[in-house]
Amino acid sequence: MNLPPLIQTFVLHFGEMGSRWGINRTVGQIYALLYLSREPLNAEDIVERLGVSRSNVSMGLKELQSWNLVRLQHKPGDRRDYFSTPDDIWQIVRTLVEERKKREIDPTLTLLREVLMQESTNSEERHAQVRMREMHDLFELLTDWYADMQHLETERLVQLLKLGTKVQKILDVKDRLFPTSGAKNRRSSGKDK
Amino acid sequence: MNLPPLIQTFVLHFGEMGSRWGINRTVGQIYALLYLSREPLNAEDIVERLGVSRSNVSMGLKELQSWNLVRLQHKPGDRRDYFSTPDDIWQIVRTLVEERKKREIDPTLTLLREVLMQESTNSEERHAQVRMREMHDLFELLTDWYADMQHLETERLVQLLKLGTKVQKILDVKDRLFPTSGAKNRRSSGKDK
DNA sequence: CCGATATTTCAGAAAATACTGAAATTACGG
DNA sequence: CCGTAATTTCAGTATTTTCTGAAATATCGG
Repeated sequence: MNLPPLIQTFVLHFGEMGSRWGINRTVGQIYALLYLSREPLNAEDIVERLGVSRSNVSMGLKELQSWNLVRLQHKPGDRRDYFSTPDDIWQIVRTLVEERKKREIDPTLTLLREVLMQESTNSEERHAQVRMREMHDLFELLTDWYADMQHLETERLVQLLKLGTKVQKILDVKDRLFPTSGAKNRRSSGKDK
Repeated sequence: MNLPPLIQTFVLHFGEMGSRWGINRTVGQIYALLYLSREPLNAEDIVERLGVSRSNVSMGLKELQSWNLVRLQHKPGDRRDYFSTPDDIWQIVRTLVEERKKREIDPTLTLLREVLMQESTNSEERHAQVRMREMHDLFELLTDWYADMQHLETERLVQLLKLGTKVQKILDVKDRLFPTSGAKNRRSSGKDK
């Protein structure tokens, strides 16, 4: 591995971290390298810097492309493929969340819906269905919220995050001033279990 | 594997899903089984239902305990260990987020802080540090927001989630009514890059 | 303390995953 | 088209992870 120490530290960390996600070490390292790099890199650059085989890099890049985490581009008069990550880190977050949702939440929601359609035949299954219903409703709440947030422009999203739970206080005030408005969502939850 | 079909479907799905997280198939299956089960199960119960070895279950349970995802309890006059998941699914979410933060975000934040302390020796490293700074600030924003949310009681948390971006609209109104209040957080971001 | 039961540890087997080098395919300039 | 450069595929190997059975350890009632 042929990298300035500061960059190497980060790349190695991301490689290890990769295992805790579903991605392998090399993919994590390639991503870290691209994330830190000022200009786009081609496969051969990556081979040199990480010291892994050309084919491994090829597979890693394919994986990252399937996650939409890297952008492919070309330089004039050079027919090699160059890769980079978005400059805007919030774009990266959005992609990451979107892809994980697609791979982990959506299939599970589908399965839950299917299983919840079935007729249970005994009380054990009936209880299981209750639990699955709870999970289903949770996932649905979270994905609805996410869909909402997804539409927000970054500036506003950051505002909201910085506000944190102060929002809550503002809503309390609002509720006291206009007790009826918004009640459909904010007060009907007494029996939400 | 010896389970009612409806439960088996869910357990198998969770087993596969486990791989996309950092946990292995058996751990995923054990967790799914406990989650659906009406009453706590002991290790032998799990062995019978999943058809895996006793030692595998032992390791799986240890793993789940290290994640704080299962609770160990005892029945009077029975010295076997019984395991269950919390009844409250929101408690499960909180634990999950907390543990993942502990394992993934916190170590990365630590590393980023360390690397950001170092003096960079050339422009490549300098650019890398800018990128790491962006990631650091992002993680910090998210963990601060999370710390805030963590304190909220579930009822209120759900209210906020259901509200989604409608919050935004309320804030707009508030801003128009009291243009100065809260401006520190909500208006200073023009140069946030 | 003893014996019975429960749990954990651990070395090795089995399975899954990652990685490589070589060959095949693709893409492009001339 | 042809030749060259770039990329992908893939079969085999290496590595890592998971899983098992057996042995070791712990726990408890008597």
